[in-house]
Amino acid sequence: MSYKAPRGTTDILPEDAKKWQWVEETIKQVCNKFHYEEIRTPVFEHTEVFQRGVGNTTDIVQKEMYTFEDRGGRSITLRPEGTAPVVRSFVEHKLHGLANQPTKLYYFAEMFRYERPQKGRMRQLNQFGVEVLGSADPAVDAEVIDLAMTCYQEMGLTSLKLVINSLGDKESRENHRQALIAHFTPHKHELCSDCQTRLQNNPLRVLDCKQDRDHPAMQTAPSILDYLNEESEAYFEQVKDYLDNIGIPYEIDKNLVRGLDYYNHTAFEIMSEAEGFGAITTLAGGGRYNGLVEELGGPNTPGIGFAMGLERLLMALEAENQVIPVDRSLEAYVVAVDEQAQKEAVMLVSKLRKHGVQADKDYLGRKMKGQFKAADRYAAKYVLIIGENELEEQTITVKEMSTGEQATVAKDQIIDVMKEKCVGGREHE
RNA sequence: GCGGCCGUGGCGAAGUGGUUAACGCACCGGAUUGUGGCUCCGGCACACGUGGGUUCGAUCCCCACCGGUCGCCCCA
Repeated sequence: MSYKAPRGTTDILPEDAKKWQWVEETIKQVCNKFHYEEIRTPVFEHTEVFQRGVGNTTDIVQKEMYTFEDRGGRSITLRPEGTAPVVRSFVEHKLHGLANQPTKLYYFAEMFRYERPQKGRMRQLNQFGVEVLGSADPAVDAEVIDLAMTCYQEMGLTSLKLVINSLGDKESRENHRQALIAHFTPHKHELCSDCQTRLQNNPLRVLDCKQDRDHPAMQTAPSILDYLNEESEAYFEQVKDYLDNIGIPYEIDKNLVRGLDYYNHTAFEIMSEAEGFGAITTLAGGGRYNGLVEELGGPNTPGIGFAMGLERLLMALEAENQVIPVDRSLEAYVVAVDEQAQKEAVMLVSKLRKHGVQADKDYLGRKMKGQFKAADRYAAKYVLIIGENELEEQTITVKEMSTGEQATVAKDQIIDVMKEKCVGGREHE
């Protein structure tokens, strides 16, 4: 074996691709019900979109981006997340000027992050995400969370936990930031090296350090929730009220800060609590980002969104033993006995397909028995047999595989008969 | 970036410092000269991750690298 897919990437083979199709279909239906529209942005962007959008102090920008120079000397980055590109597109095309506001968007996109792969973490990963731009109504925060939870529920997941927090507005964050610096600075030399630099660049992120989790200063650290100003406090209360009203249970985690710089006010994560899920339990994460549109050159526009990892979603379905409905059957398999019959078979499958019947035949010169074995493996519902007798009498023998029953059909009626059995049957489902 | 475990045919999986490296599944064919799922028989298979080293000899021992996997950091 000479070539392999690069580290952290994987091929989705036909059997799994069917599961992906089902997941995407299910989610799209939810989006449609919530009245969100799809947006597609390029796989790569100017590096600066992420530096400015995601934030230079974040892990994503500092060590995870696939950045390269193109032949024109531009710095290009494979998108590591979806929000910054969508906002860039929103600004570039002045979607804020459209009549229908807020702008409610969703996307399916592959993301790229240079990390060491492990269970639930790939270098190329697939996310479904949602962004709502142009409304600062806390009801939108609840709607977006509702949408995410609905997707999971539609697919049958139950072992989920929704965790929310508020990061407050700019003023609240700044006050909290000062308090954090004042609180941790006396203990600076006791913290891990990462936290020592975090304390300077982004003290908020000291809070979710796993290494220093048990440090006494961590337990007594000032909580953002104690530094929310009146407005931020009220906003958070309203979000919680809306969640209560639409019946979505949640937990508050005052240490939930999220890794991206653009968040403010509502932050949330949805985690799997299924047994044997793996060490990484976050299925989806998101939050409000009221300053991001402006940061990327647009008008002052509030926004909120989330992204869910689709690989992790599939993992969660497996961990909860959710069976994904996948139809592997084939409607019609044409068996032909000899060379002349094979010519007839080629014409027959073509005609069947044009009339809406799913059809296939042998292409490996297998004997009759082998062709039947193949039909069986494909879970064919019907086998259409073209043998010497049939050729002579201008008929086709139709065998129903589940019962073994056979019937002889005149050649010029076979299409009608099969349409009735297959196409008609589908419409009645 | 750091650490644990792992690397034999398409898949699964034995095995040994020394002749042709088991076996199972899958696949193809035959028993059944036009009919599947069972059984029996036969066949097929580009396999010891790569490169060094130890050795008379290495799939096996040592080292490095690559890859996989799980975990740490962080995140979807």
